Amino acid sequence: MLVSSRGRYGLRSMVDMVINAKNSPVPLRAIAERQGISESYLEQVFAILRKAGLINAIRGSYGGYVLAKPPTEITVGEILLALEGPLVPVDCVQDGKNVHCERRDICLTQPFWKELSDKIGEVLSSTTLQDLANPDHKSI
Amino acid sequence: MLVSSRGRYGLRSMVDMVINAKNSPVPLRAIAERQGISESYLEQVFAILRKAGLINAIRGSYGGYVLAKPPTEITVGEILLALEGPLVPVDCVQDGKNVHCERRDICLTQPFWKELSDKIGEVLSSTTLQDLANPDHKSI
DNA sequence: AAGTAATCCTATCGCATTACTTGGTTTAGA
DNA sequence: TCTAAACCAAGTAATGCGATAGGATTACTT
Repeated sequence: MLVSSRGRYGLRSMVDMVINAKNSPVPLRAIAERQGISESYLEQVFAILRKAGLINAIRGSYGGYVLAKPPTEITVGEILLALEGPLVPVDCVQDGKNVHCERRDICLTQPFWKELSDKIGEVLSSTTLQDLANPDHKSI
Repeated sequence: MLVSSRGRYGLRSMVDMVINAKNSPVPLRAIAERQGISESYLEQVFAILRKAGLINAIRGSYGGYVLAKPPTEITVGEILLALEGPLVPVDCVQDGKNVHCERRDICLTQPFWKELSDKIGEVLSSTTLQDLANPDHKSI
């Protein structure tokens, strides 16, 4: 039930970007150093975030990364979904995807997993990057 | 973020025991067949549950497993804790264990993980085996 | 034009875990 | 004594994780 380093690194790095972006792209090396994360591993994490449309890259000297949207419009759920996959405890409670469990009708544990999944989803979708970067202004 | 088969099998099997125990021990083979789970794998799952004190074994012919406590007093959290380890999204929000993260003081994501962890803990500790076995009588 | 600082890409690697299988030993009721 | 059950130990294929390595490409600055 643990979130992997990929998800934790990614979330911390995006908060770092909110705090350290001063109208200019933030280079990966600076993030890695501040956060104490292997730069080359973080590279792969950022590739995922970029392909998910959460950040944009600016190549070349004086380049770096910028958020693709304002931090008030990026939820923790979006970030973890990209890095960790669906945020549910078990496959069978994903809606949309036709995850077929032939026992769904008779499974007594499914409603429990659904309830847990919903509670997790609430927290993840109601917390934005802005909330994490400015804890005092948390809206909740 | 997914719960493994070990945890899902264990939870389903314990609910199965609540439903199918008629004042006599429930043999593993019967559970495995009803639930469609490999019997020899389930054996290992039950060894963990037994060592955790959640079930008792009765050896020999006409033996099987029984719950160690009434189903109203066994929470889903206890079962998953035994099978999956601590039920938190990241190590640093476990209380009790001195999980040392040298960044705890400056980590902006830690309060978020704590909030998520608390929400998960609420669901897990407030749902009992009885709730799952008799959905109509759910207390919540 | 050259230098440089950055992103980008692909491959590899050790390690741990998961979900299982195999092949037994021991226990206790009929 | 037969038998049905729990118990135990070892092995195994597949997967993913966290990280490393080595380069290719881009674009700004001098």
